[in-house]
Amino acid sequence: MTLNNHTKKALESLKSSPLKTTKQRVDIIKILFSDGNNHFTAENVHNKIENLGLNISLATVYNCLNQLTENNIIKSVKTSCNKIYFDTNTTSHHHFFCKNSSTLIDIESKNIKISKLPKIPNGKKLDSIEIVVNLTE
Amino acid sequence: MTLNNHTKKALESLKSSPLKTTKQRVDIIKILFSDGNNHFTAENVHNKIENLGLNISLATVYNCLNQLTENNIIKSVKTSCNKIYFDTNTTSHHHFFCKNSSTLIDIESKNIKISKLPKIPNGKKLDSIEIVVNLTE
DNA sequence: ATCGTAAATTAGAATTATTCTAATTTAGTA
DNA sequence: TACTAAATTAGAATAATTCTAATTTACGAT
Repeated sequence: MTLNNHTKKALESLKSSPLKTTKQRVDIIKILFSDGNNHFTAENVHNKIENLGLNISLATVYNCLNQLTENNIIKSVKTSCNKIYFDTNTTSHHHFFCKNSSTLIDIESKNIKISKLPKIPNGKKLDSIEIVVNLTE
Repeated sequence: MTLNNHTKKALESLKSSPLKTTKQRVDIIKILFSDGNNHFTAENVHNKIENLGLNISLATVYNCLNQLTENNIIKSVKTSCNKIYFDTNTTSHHHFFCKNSSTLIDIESKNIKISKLPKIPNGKKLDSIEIVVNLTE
């Protein structure tokens, strides 16, 4: 089983992060990054684990995904369907969200542009802009 | 207790909707529209009800808010804090979301502009665009 | 190599927001 | 005023996620 570049990079990021390199984290990273798809819920990941005959508890899946997120190895996306999706694309980007199929599709930053932004309220500062383009079928 | 225009309009909308004009719905509309604030969770509304000495069950608050939303008397907004906020502003608009205080602030449509949008994936159609400008303090 | 310790994993309980259920009450029409 | 579909209610159920506390593991120091 040769690892693709995304997986290798993510495993290196894990190694250089403060997180310990546990079997579970390595397995989860392999699952996340070896797939063509970028977007996973914790349950998606847990299902893949079970299908592969691996044994990682759902709590660990959640812990792991949250810590990978905190360490910028993956990103999380909150959608209007009230589930957290984890995204292997850590670059700044936006999303299509198809309401019928509950699927996310990346929109690269260069393909969407905001030309006017309101004044930021006093005492606050800009953190990030999230654009979700909702689709129907 | 004289009602402001927003409240009067919302009560008229209720009357002309298919929904029955119940005491609970009228009370909830009064609470939503008489306040300067536009954004409420179901719990916010339920707390106000209790503080006013009224007695409306949380289930009714949820039912009512959902039905007012379905009938375009209010709108609902999903935020990254995993709670549904109900918004008395039914015009097309966007939001600031302050992560520290979990507060929403309206951004009027005219104050934000998208000048470039990616091609909509085949077989799907555009439903809506949601822009959230996340703030920190 | 082994030890010690902080970190990670685990199963299952807890939590949070919301929806559902089924019995009772009510609005508004006939 | 009675009838009936709709609304309300308390409390149970659900779904996604987090917490708890006991056990196990990674990995730097010995």
